[in-house]
Parts: sequence; C-alpha cells; structure tokens
Amino acid sequence: MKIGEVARAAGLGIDTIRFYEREGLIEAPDRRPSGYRDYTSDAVVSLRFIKRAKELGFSLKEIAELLRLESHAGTTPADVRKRAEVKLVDLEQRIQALQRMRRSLRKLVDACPGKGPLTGCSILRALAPEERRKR
Amino acid sequence: MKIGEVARAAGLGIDTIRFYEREGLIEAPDRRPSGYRDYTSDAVVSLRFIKRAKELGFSLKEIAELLRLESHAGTTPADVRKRAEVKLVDLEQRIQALQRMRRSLRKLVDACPGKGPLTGCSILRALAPEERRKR
DNA sequence: CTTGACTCTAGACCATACTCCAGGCTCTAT
DNA sequence: ATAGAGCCTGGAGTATGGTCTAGAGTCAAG
Repeated sequence: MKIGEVARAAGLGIDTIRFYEREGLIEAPDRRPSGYRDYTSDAVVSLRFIKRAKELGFSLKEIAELLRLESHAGTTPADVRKRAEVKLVDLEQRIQALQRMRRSLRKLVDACPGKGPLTGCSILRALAPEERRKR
Repeated sequence: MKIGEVARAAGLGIDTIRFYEREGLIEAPDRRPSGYRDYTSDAVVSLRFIKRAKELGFSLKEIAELLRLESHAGTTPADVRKRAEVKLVDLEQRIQALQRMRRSLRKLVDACPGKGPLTGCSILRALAPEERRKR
C-alpha cells in the first residue's frame, strides 16, 4: 500500500504518518525502487491503535511504550511482562482519575436545572458566585 | 490582593494568571498607582473555577466559551448544561475504552508469563473498534 | 534608609503534536 | 506521450498551555 491509502484506511493525514515514522512510533516501511513507502496492512492496525490511544489521552511517548510491549523485539518475555504490569498500574490510575472527573462533572450537571434564570445554574455559580461580571 | 496572594490562593503560578489575563479568560484587574494588579477575591473564585474545569478535561478554549456564555444575553442554563453533558459523554466513552484496554493488557500479563507467542492477547486489537474482533 | 521580596513589561523559550511548503520525481489512466 | 494526482525530502510554521528572563520599579520590615 502507498502512504495515501494507508492514511485513508487509518483516518490520519499523510504528514502525520511520516511524522510518526520519524518519531519512531511505527517502523519505517520498505521502499519501492522509486523511493515510495510500501506498507502492509499491519501498518493500518498500528496506526489505528495510535489514533485511538491518543483519543484516550495517551501521549505519543506513552503510546510508543505501549507499542514496544506488542513487538517485544530484543527483550525477554519477562521484561515485556514487567513493563506491561507497570502500564497496567498506569492505566488503572488513569481510569480512576477519569472516574473522579466524571463524578464531579455529573454532580455539576445534575445540580443544574437546565431551565429558569441563569443564576440558577450551579455550573456557572461555581464559576462566579457573586454576579459581579454582568455586562 | 496582589497577584502573588491570588496565585497562592488559587493554586496557580503568577505567570499563569497573567497568561490567562492575556488570553481573555479573566478580566484585567484594576491597577494600583504603582502599576501593580489589584485583585478582589472574585478573581480567586474565577481562577479556581478555571483550574477545576481544566481538571475536568476542558480546554482553555472551552473554558473561555463557558465564560462567554454567561455574559451573553439569551443564554439559558440549558446551554451551559449541554456543554457539560457533551463533556460527560466524552468522559464516559474514554473510560470505557480504557477499561477495554485494561482488560487486554491484563490478559497479556496473565496469559503471557514468558513462554510462547502472544496470540490472542494483542493490545493493538484491543483498541481497534471498527475492526470487529471475532467472538 | 536599606534590604530583600515582590511586581511590572516585553519577549524568548519550551514540549507536544502536528501541518504545510517548495521543488522535484513517480505512477497511472487515457 | 502526457496530464494530473501522488509521493519524496528538508525545513518552516502553527496551536496549546504555559514558563522563564532581563531590567526596572515598588513595597514593607527593621
């Protein structure tokens, strides 16, 4: 596959894919004699993973670590396992942080009547309890 | 209050507060004859809100929109509530995806203790929503 | 009055994660 | 054969959200 096809399949821009290659997130693909990058469908899977993980709030650096768990070249299985365990703890903490955020936000939403005067909205009251800014 | 007191009270850095002022997230305070910014305690409330909203996953741009909603005639509490709800749904989806990922990673850790190939416990596949995993 | 902590501005700088551009070569369909 | 879309490289530019610095003035305690 050429880079454009991969980009469409993964839902990313061409430049983004080349950027990920430079950053070491994906392997550099083989090249055609012309110099064109020649991808296999595995690349699409990796790129979709990256896209999804990004949406989940992982940085590219963290994603790179996750990817290194998958292709455990040059490391022992025990090492892979150990790093996976560390990531698992990370993940659990991240889930808990998001759950705390969700609870807080839901409390705010539930307390907001959604009607009546603006001043009744607890979301805004949390922001500006004294209506000092009413212009 | 001087900016340093406000910063301590809000739990932000001085530079951050000036940055928020430049970005229009907070109003420019009055000035003393010396040129020093002179805040009221309302500023602390606003800054704490911004900090909290950030922790809830709002970007500064989204926070600025929330702030602007308040001062626009015709804004209903429902408008504000709606934004929070959208964020809530986003948060819930992220939590679910992370939980899927956690399951996969745990499977990887449990099932691949150092022997054999990692078949069936691909962290890559765990995050590929449009690629139907076969049951 | 002195001293040290604080504040002012403008602007540089940082990390992250892209996004675009110029100028040139390649591929594919007609 | 040729047009037009696609791809190449290297480097510059963008957006977000700050963070830091220099050089100068201000404040409050002793």
